[in-house]
Amino acid sequence: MKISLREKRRRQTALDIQRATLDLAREYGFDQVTTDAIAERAGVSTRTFFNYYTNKEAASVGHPLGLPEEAKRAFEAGNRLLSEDLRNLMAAHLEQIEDMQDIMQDMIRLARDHDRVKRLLDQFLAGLVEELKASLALRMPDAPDDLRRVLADWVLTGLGHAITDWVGSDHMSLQAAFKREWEVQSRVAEILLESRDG
Amino acid sequence: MKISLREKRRRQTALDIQRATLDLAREYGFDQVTTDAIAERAGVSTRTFFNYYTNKEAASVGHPLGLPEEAKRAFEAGNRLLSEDLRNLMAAHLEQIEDMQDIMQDMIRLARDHDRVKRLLDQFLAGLVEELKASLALRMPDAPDDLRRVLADWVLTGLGHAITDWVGSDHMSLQAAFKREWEVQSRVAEILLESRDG
DNA sequence: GGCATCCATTGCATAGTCTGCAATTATTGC
DNA sequence: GCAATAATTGCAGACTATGCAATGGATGCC
Repeated sequence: MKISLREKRRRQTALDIQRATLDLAREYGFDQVTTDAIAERAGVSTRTFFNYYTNKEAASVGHPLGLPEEAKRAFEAGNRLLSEDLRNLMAAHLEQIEDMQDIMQDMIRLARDHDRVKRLLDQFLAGLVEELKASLALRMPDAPDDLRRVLADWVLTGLGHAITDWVGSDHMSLQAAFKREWEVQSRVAEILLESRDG
Repeated sequence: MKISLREKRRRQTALDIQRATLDLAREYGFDQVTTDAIAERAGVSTRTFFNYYTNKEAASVGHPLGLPEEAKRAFEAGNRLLSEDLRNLMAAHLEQIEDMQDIMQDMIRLARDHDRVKRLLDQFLAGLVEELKASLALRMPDAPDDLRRVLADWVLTGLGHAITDWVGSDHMSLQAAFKREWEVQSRVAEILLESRDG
């Protein structure tokens, strides 16, 4: 309940602007789109556009969702198998994303052609890694730093692949894509273990 | 261009509230719906609800569109056959309404069961009649008052029927419904003339 | 090079909107 | 007639959006 009505409206406007940006970029090409045009399409003044985003690139990426707080806390306090709790945490995160396939699609497509957009996305992903590392630090305080780092990396790389698969095909749910990715990674893990054992 | 960004947003909010009202009424029945619930569904505070509408009934009817100013002026200055110019004026008005079939549907259904809503709708229709009378007064200043009154009545009764037909069946366009109604009325007019002649 | 133009970006003052709260007034079921 | 619930309204303050004007960068043309 911490999202006030104002915050809610704020998010909506931010989304409207992002949507406008992506739509115009798709229609005319990112470089042809002016901030004025975006503002107009979104139904706000140019000034307001800049109240929300520092530039077109930022607008096209929007304000991506972090890990859901609630699930994060559950994870940090969790006591089941680590991999299981991790899967739950990620599932909660995926759920948030699930109904933005169209936006994701445009965003990723855009990132392919525009480094500055791609960089923003990468930065955001890096932020998620940090977030997960922080949670892992609480969940397994005694584990060495680099283990947590690799683990967080591992999971979020999976997320990235899953999202890419998902936006590429409309018959697969994000959850399914992630599950598949997770399985692939698990198999890799097994192989690594075999070689260690052998 | 007279609609500022603020005015635009205002209209959107007014629409959101109306939509919320109609949706909730459909889901739970008009009488079970509280203003609080409407405000929450619409994403505004209760106070804001009352900034837009004086009560539930008003919210469910919204701020219906009057005759489009531009077309009205064209009509007033028109010099073709009166019936022709009238049809054009109405066509312009219908065009405005065309893409609100869902709202209309809920509104009319609601009006069937709720006198206070029905009264508002009737009042609104009466307002349209006045508007048209005023335009007719400019278009044909020399015609007697009661002739203009009957004419305006005649046209807007037709509009009412057309809208009812339209919301009742989704395969017919509003324009088509009005055309059909217009033809029926024309036939009636012919019959009246015949009897006069005979 | 230098100028004109278009667009991005920012600061600032102001107008306008939304909200929380509390008080007042119906309405309704019992 | 009395609670309880819902509808309304006033008000002051918090917050947001906007217009405008200024600055700076980039581009393209003479």
